[in-house]
This record gives sequence, C-alpha cells and structure tokens, in this order.
Amino acid sequence: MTPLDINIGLNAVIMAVTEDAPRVLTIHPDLISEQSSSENNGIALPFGPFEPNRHRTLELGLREWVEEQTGLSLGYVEQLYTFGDRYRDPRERAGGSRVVSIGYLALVRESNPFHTKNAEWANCYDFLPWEDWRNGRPSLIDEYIFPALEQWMSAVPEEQKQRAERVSITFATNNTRWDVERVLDRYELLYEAGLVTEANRNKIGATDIPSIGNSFVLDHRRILATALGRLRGKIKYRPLVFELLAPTFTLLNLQNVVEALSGVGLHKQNFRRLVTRNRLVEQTGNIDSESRGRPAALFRFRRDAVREHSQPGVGLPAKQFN
Amino acid sequence: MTPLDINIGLNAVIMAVTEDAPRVLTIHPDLISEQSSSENNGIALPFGPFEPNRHRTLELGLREWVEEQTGLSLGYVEQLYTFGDRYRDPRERAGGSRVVSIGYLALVRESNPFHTKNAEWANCYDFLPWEDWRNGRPSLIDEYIFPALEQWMSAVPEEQKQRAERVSITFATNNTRWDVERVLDRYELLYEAGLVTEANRNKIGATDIPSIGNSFVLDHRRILATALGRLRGKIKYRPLVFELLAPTFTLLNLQNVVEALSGVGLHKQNFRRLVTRNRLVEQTGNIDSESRGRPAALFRFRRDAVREHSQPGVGLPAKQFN
DNA sequence: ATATATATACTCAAAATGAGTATATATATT
DNA sequence: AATATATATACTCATTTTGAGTATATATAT
Repeated sequence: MTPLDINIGLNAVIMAVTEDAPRVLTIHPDLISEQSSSENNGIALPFGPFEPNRHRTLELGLREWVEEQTGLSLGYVEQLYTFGDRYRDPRERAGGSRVVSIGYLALVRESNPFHTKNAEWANCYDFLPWEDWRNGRPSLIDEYIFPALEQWMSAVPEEQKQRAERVSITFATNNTRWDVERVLDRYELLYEAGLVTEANRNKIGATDIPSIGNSFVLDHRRILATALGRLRGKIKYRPLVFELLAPTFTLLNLQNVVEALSGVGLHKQNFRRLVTRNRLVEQTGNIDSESRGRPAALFRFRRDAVREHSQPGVGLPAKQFN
Repeated sequence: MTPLDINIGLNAVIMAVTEDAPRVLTIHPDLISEQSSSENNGIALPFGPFEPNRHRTLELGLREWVEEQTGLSLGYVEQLYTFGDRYRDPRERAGGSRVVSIGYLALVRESNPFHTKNAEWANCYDFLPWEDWRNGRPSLIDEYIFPALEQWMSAVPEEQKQRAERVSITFATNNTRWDVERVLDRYELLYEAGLVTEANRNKIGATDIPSIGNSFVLDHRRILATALGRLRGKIKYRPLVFELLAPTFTLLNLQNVVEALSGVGLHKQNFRRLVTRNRLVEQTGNIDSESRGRPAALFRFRRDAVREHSQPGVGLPAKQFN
C-alpha cells in the first residue's frame, strides 16, 4: 500500500568493440548475490540497487556498482531509460517489491584491462542476431522470423492490417528500407509475437516455442536493445565511436567499429571521404604496419571537429541572420 | 540507511504550440497539495508520486496524475530522463527522503480542450529566453549572458581554457554555429555559472545575482530544457510535429510550429520543398480562407511516409545488398 | 486602383552522395 | 624473381540535395 515498496536498480550496458563485433559485458548473478532465487539463473547485465545514502547521484551509484562487480572504471556513461513495468521482476508476484531499473550505456576501449571472475564479454549479436546485416540479410529472418510473424499477423484478423504495417516498418519487408536504429521496435515486436523466450517466461503453460537469439535474465535483453538502438542513432551525429577506439587508429579500424555497431557494411571510399572531408580525424604522421596489404596511415580524433560543425547534414533549412 | 528512503516522482512536460509560441503546461503546487512546504511556492510541472500498487507502468502513472491534476487526457507521451541527484529536493536536507523523478514529454494539440483551475499554459521561452532566435540573436545574450560568462570564465584561471571551449560550443561564439539542440548544455552552463536563480537557491548567503529567465520549482526548469532539446532533435527525423497540429493544416502552419519549437526562422520555399518532396504531407483538396493574402492549400500528414523512407538525409554511406 | 500579404512555381550554382574505376604499396605464394 | 592477393588511397562522374534566390499568382486592406 505504501509508496515505499519500491527499489531502484541500476543496470549497465557496457559496450566495447573487439574483433569486429560489438561486445557487451555480462555477469552471472548467482555467483554474486547469495540471495537470488534459483529461478534467476542465467546471464545478466551488471547491476546493483541505488542507495540514496551512499550514492550522491544515480550515475555515481552505477559507477560504484560496476567497479565493485567487474573491476572496470567507466569512462563515457549515458543514461538510457527507466524501466518500471509491473512484474518485470517475476518475484514481485510472490510479494516482492516493485523494482524500477534505470538503464545506462557505457562505452569502454577494447584495450581497457580489467580483472574479474564474474564478468564476461559477449557478442551483442548473440542476443539480437537479426540485427547483423554486414554480410547481407541474415538468413534467420526468412527462415524463422518471417514464418512466425506471418502466423502472428493472421492470428487476430481484426488486427491483421496494423500488425502487417508494423512488421513492414520494423523489418523492412516491401520497398521499405532497413532502418538500423529500430532495434528496440524490432525486439518489442518479437516479444509481442512471443518469439523470444522471456516473453513466455511469465506465462503459465508456455510451450517450447522456438526462441530466437540468446536470452538474458529479466528484461535485460530489452535494455540491451535500447542501448544498441541509441548508440546506432547517436554515432551519426556525436563522436561516440572514438570512445571505443584506441587513441590512434586507421580509417579501416574506424570503419570496422562503425560497421560492427550499425550492423551494415559501408562503402569504403565514401566512408573515408565523409570522415576526412568533415575533418573529424587528423593524421598522426605514423603508419600502421600490422596489416596485410599496403600500410595505412594512423589517425587521431580531432576534438575541434565538435566545435566546428555541430551536425553535418542533419538539418532544417535555416534562414541566415548574422 | 535502508534503500527504502526513496520516492519516485513523475513529472510531465506537456507541450503545445499556440500563437507561434511553444507552450508548457504549468501548475501551482501549493494549490494542490496541502503538505507542501511554504518555501516550495512557485510554478511547477504537473507531477505526482509513482505508486506501484496503483500504477501498472510508469507511463500509466503519469497519465493518471496528469488527468487528475489538469483534466488532460494525454496522447503522445515519451520518457525523457530520470533525475536523482542528492538535494534536488532541498527538503532532503531536513531529513526528507530522496526523490527520484522521471521526466516525461507529452505533446497535445492546441485545440485540445481542457478545464482546470490549477493548470496554466506558459511560453517556454519565458523560462529559456536565450533559446528563441526567430528574430535573430536574442539581445539578452550579448547584454547579460556573455558579460556574466566572461566573468565566470576568468574566475578560475586554471579552468579558463576549458570553460571558454564550452561556452564556444554551446553558445556559438566564434565561427561556431548555433546548435538548436543543445538546450540542456546551455541551461547547465548557465546553472554552473550561477546565472539562474535555482543555482543559488541552495547556497547559503546567495547575493542577488541577476537571474535570467523565469524560474521553476526544484529542478523543473532543467526538465523543461531536457524536453525542448529532445523535441528539437526529434522533429528532424520523426513526425512529431503532427501531434501538435490540427489534423488538417497549411504549410505555413506546419512551418510556424517547426519554427516555434526549433527557435529559428526557416527559408519558406526550401521548407515547403523539403516536406513536399519527401511526401510527408498530402493535399486535402480544400483551401484555407482565414489568411490575409492568397489562400493556402490544406494538407494532412501522410502516415505512409514513415514506412517509405525511414530517415531522410541522415546517413551512413551504406553498401547495397539486395 | 493600388499597396500589401501570402502562396506557389521555378531557377541556378554549390555541395553532398552513390557507385564506381584507377593506381599505389604492402605481404604471401609459386 | 615473378605473380597473386590485400589493402590503402586518389580520382571520376552522374545524380541528388541544398542554399539562396527571382518570378508569378491570388487574396485582402486602403
């Protein structure tokens, strides 16, 4: 009855890019907290409760938890979204209090060293396999997802049209283009269609529906989808990629990171033209000899680029004044 | 000591555009809740506590509170950000519990009728006057803000360079362009420089520093800045404007709403070319006779536009596959 | 009848984009 | 040593998009 039946949780989607794959740091919660129930087995995002007496701000609370659980000291951190639906933690049914979780996105360099027994890097696309289009349209879309979505669409005749519309927008069926940013829309569609295990976890008598992609504990996969979508949108107009790269890098390194995150292949020459014309990077003078073919020039991020042109191309047709 | 010393508040930035000004719905909290302290006088955003037993989701909780307080039934609602800094509510100093607030942005049509004694529409730019560049650079920037910021920059010699850089980026000093989206960055800069009253409210012995713009209760002005910044960014690639317009409108109506929100004047012919070429709107066949000069054609939003091209112009140079 | 608003069509140079081709400089293989 | 294979980088060229206008049409106010 009292509004005190609330706990605030802090969840971190900690991302890096290694070996051309976007990685997310995962933990095994049963190894950390003794009191977690046995049904809560599985893989999770680093998390911890927000403690107002200990944490001056939400973000500081998150940083403390991550450091404690994984040994990682985070650099770039950004708040994502706050999740508070009833029964997002099934223990609430058994009298547990509502857990409102604040999700964060953190970016770290692959070279960042850390030591922990609990944490492990995983490929983001193990959880969201339909999001990786770098080698063309993933075959599981046509093999598993579409047949299942067809069934879902025709299941309720009166909603068929809206459902078809939604599938068309999110999964780019007809002449629609694949929009790399709609990660959350797609996840939520698959959730509603019952194609991810967590959608059926709370249902009684759930049959063994083929589940697509690896699953997380609770709604952590939804939080991951939120993070990836946000990151994909933001790399286009804020220099976030450089948080994931070594201070000095080749243009191919840069392209590989952008491709890994956005999940699409990019035209090499045009990509290089884009970053150099906008003077987002500058040459260090050194070259990289690790590669196979002709050695590539090493670049660094030009911090001034942020000041110079706030957002390339994105625009309202403004009138000139001064 | 216990993590139960938390309350979750829900705050709504409810926006509309009337008479070419972006409006925000405000309340006078002392008229609503008896228990609010006398120091909490002033203008506020509609808000209410999140009650897990009553509210199935956070958003539903918000909708209920808004309906109860203002009589408004919200349409488009989007979560903004969660605010949880220590002492964001000064009553916490006197033993009050930490109030974590989840901010929401809601958009309503100007024609939307509602009746309430407590709520009032206010011009957003009364609170953020430096954000309205429709008639050119606001004079208060050069008259009040820059002199004060100069002082702030030179106040701490060792930070002078970084401060100058920050002012340059957010307020477009040198060859930098005015970035309409950096609303929150600018507010936070002014806050740190002590140029908004709420920055000094919590300080002891605060002198009467000239305060810029009207103030809200607590950190509600920060929430408003977050909302305006988000909205300005999003209108470029999602059809949010149509939530603020009547179902049928002229192209000038549309332009005026975009201008009011973004705070910059737009090139009329090019704006019209943009929306028609992208087929974001379609003609209804009727014309508007209310206007002064030649009557304008009435348009409506083309819902299919969302499906057709996900995001105009914003882009990575993608490789073609299928 | 004339001035003033507003709407809409059209122009034209500059810049950005999409999709390549061409060439340079490495390493691996025969 | 010659050749194949990778990779880097430069350059081309048609098309599209943008920025900044001019020109014309159709209303109301004076």
